[in-house]
Amino acid sequence: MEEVPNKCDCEKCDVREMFYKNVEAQYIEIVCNTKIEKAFKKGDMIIEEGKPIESFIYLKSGLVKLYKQGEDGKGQIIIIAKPFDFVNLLSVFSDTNYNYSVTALEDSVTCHLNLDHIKNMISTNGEFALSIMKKISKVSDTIILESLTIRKKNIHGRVAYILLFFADQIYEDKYFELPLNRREIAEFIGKTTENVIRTLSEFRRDELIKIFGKSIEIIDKEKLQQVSDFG
Amino acid sequence: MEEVPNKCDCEKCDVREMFYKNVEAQYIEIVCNTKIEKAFKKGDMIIEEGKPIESFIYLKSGLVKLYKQGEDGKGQIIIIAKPFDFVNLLSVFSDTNYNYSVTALEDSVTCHLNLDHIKNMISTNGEFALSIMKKISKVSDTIILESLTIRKKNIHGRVAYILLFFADQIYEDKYFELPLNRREIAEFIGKTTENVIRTLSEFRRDELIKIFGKSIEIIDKEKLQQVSDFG
DNA sequence: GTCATAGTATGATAAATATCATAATTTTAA
DNA sequence: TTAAAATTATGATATTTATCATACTATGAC
Repeated sequence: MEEVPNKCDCEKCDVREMFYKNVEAQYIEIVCNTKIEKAFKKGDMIIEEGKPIESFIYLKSGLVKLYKQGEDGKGQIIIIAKPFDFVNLLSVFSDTNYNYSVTALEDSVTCHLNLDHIKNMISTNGEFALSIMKKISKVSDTIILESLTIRKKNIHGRVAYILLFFADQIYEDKYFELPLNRREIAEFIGKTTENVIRTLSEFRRDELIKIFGKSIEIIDKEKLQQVSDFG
Repeated sequence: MEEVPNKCDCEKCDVREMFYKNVEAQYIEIVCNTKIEKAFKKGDMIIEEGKPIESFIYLKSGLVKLYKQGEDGKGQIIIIAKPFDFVNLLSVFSDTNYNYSVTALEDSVTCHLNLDHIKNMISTNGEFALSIMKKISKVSDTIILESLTIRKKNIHGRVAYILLFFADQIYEDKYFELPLNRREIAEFIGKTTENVIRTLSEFRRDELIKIFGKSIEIIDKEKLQQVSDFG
């Protein structure tokens, strides 16, 4: 992991957008001058459960997983976060310590903003407060509703759902490299590794997808969508 | 359902507490003068999925369920909310329409505050904004983590968990009247009605609980806790 | 390169859970 | 009050999923 102090000069930064719309220039400068970027390699741990929450973190590039690790060795993936998602929005305002961990699924860069500055901006700038709230609310909503959606499905539906999730929402391509291994997919959808593998093999046999190790190509998207919807 | 316009003079109101700590007196008066209380009978629908979000609602007394109703007739209960919980906190700041329904499990009274006033207070009062955010964040956290906790368990663990949830968190008594029928318990824990009934019967047979219709008495709390923890 | 390790794969079997059937009991509505 | 409907209950069976066993394959360390 590599630290790079930096100005807020990134192109296409959603967060900067949110600041510029709502926050006075002098505040932006304070936040940006104390901003720290951190680069992580695939597999690196970004946040460890139990550690204190010290900054407001968003993902600048890459892909990360939020998860809980059980004592029994079995993990549970809560969400996959993509660029400009807030990585610790879940408990940053309600807790002092993390109750989940975050690990990089791909080489990733995170932006760390001073939490006191952000809190200060919220308490002095109502419009900013409202837009942060909207974002928190949206993130929580998404997690909760997605979890209900997945829970309704059987294993075929769940695996199809995850494949379409990566194809449509993350990579926007019918051909993509899975950022999770089979065990992690299992931890995401709440089924066993063996059955995830089996289901992928069935999808291949039924010519819904092609599999080359971690690379997936979706061949019959309609049918895969049906399996996701009705499975 | 019965509407009662009312001043904010309720004893023990957590929300009033939050206001008094953070908001100037003239704002409190504006909010309180436009506050509406609504009384619902057990079984009444309080919020219907799809309808526009028009006020900021909290539960003054009673008990309600938040749930999604599937087209297949199978519902999913998201949470049970108790007095002073915010009933629509989930999407009140991120959406214009409800994506879940709310129904009274017991005779209930809700307090409806004008949403624009609340938003106005947030944007003009940073401390209030921060305390609302803290609350939202906490509620979401709880829902997400509770859902992960339940998902790890088998049906015995889940039923034990729900029984202890009512005994400890809602009624604070080893003897209580279940506010849900067996189908609703099933919708809460994501199992079938028959298996919930069967599991309750097993708990009775094993003398962990006594059952008199909807009334439950927890006899062996230690053992029930073990089933919840390790099941 | 080769050895160890993790990940992928598949089959056989066991266990958990869902589904279907049916009956008793309770609640609701006429 | 009584009939209809919903809920609770239990058994039998089918289906789904997990577990266990065993290879095969890819990957990283030396």
